[in-house]
Amino acid sequence: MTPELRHLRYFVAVAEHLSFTRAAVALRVAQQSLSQQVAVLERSLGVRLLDRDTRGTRLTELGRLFLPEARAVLARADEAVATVGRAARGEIGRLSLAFLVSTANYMLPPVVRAFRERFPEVELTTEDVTIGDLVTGLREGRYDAAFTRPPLVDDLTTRTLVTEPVCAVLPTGHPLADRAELHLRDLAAEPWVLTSPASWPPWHQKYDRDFARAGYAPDVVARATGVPNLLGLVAAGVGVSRLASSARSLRRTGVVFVPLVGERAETVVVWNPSVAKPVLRNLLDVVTELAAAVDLTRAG
Amino acid sequence: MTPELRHLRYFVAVAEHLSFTRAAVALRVAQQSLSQQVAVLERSLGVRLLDRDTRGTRLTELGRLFLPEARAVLARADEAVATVGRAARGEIGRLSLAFLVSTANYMLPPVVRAFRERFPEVELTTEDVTIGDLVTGLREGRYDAAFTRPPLVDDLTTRTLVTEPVCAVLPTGHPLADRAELHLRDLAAEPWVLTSPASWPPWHQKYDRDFARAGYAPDVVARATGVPNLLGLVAAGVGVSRLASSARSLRRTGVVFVPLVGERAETVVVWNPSVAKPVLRNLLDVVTELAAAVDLTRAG
DNA sequence: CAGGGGTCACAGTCTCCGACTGTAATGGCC
DNA sequence: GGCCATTACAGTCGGAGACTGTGACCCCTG
Repeated sequence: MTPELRHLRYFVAVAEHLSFTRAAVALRVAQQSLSQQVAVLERSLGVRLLDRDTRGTRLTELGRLFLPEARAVLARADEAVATVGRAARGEIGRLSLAFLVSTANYMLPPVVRAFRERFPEVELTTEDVTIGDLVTGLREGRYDAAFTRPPLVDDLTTRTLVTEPVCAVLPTGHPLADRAELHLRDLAAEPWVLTSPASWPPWHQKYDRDFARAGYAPDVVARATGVPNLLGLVAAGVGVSRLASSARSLRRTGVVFVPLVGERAETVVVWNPSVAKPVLRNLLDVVTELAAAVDLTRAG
Repeated sequence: MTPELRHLRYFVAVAEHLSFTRAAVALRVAQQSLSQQVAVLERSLGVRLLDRDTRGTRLTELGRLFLPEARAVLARADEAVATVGRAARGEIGRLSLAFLVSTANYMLPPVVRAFRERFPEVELTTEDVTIGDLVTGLREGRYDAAFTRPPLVDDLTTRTLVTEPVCAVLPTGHPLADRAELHLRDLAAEPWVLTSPASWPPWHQKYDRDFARAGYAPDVVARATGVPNLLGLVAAGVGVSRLASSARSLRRTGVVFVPLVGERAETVVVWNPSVAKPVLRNLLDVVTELAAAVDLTRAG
């Protein structure tokens, strides 16, 4: 029979008190039970650990050697329990985050900074991804959470972190460029530059609805992949576009951002609700707090 | 309640087989008992380690993290048991040896070499001591064993390792120096150089008996402390002496060693019989073997 | 020197934990 | 639908580990 942790605890207690009687009191068991269990330990090791007689108890040579061993085993066991406890509270572990390329610019730094400050021992990995990779990555468990723009899909849960104005994006010198604000219908006659609808149909269905509500279908003269490219095309005077105002930080020259009345863009954190990971809960807490405390669209 | 090693063993088995049923077979317990004990472990940790349903068992995120922890605890426990086992077999531990200064010269190197070869992990300390320190050191447990010359005392156990001739020690050019052998009575008229009787009475009582048997009391003209000094006095022509032949190695010039017929000197290993230390048994085995195999008086 | 307080060990009893058996619920596959 | 997996639930049993009571022994003290 191989010893159990109880036997080691008992032995350590006796070794520390150098008395079965006092150790038994400390362990809240009867002295006789303690004697018995230590004897079991000694028999299972095939070794005498304690010299006991009527005037007390002393460690044998082997007992002196085994004491630190027993302590080490107990300490390792405590550590294992503590580790799993901390993991259960989400204080350690791995967290994989995905950022939509167009939100990474302003979301990643504050999010990562805030989370690492609160949970420095969580191994954090981040990736900039396209919307397609983001959704499949969340579904397949490759990412624990992601930051992106709605609308998304029903099987993933989202929480809105930021809402910001949507702006018309015009080339510098455009006739409407000095307006304080615009309506979407003001741009009915303009040539448009938009992203490719293949990237994420739900977005483009929303755009289509917006344009339909404004009473026209835009004359799309160019398609860009990625916001920087799109801004480049606008700066080149190819056409106008519409973007969340936080995109302003991606290009400072050649384009003008004019708020579109009544249009808002959201940035959300999204996760797979079937994954119940403690670290994830902590991330959600941190980013929710963070979004309430600071204006993330300006934090990049 | 804090987990026992059994719980960890059970969990590791299930995690390795990814099946309660198969793990139960391997552990030679019923599946139901195994399920119950793993559930106890999970409850005591406050954490779900395994996802189980009708089509099998998989580790949870936390289970995956706890598995190496559990393995580490079990490994540490095994190591502790193995360590005390090796200590019980005398393969590890500490061994403190004392050598009488006059025997250290030829005994220490072969003894230490042989022992370290057989038991390289025993921490060996050696000390050259006078006979008085040697005896009290053994009695007080400061040394585990010592190498010296008899006679000693009843409360210490001795085992003879080497017997060798006793020689008359004469200055070079002494009239008797070219004899092949001598009897003690041949030296009745000589001036004698001996060690101080205060060093260890039992020795000098034996000397006195030897001289009495030879029919005279020696004319002691000088007392030396330590064999090298004694040899120096003989070389200086102060007188003659008698020493074990192994003392030859301490001085090569100015003295001549002539065997004394019928006189033998012993070198013994001595230990405290009330100390039952596994390393000590191994030492005794090694030196007994060693003494049987080689002539230790020439090994220095 | 006797008595009290301390040590640990032995013997007997009891309780509860961890094992067992038997059964149920469920899912995948032919 | 029946068969073969899986794990879970319920009830029973045996033994390990707890307890109490007692004894032997040592040391100190009055």
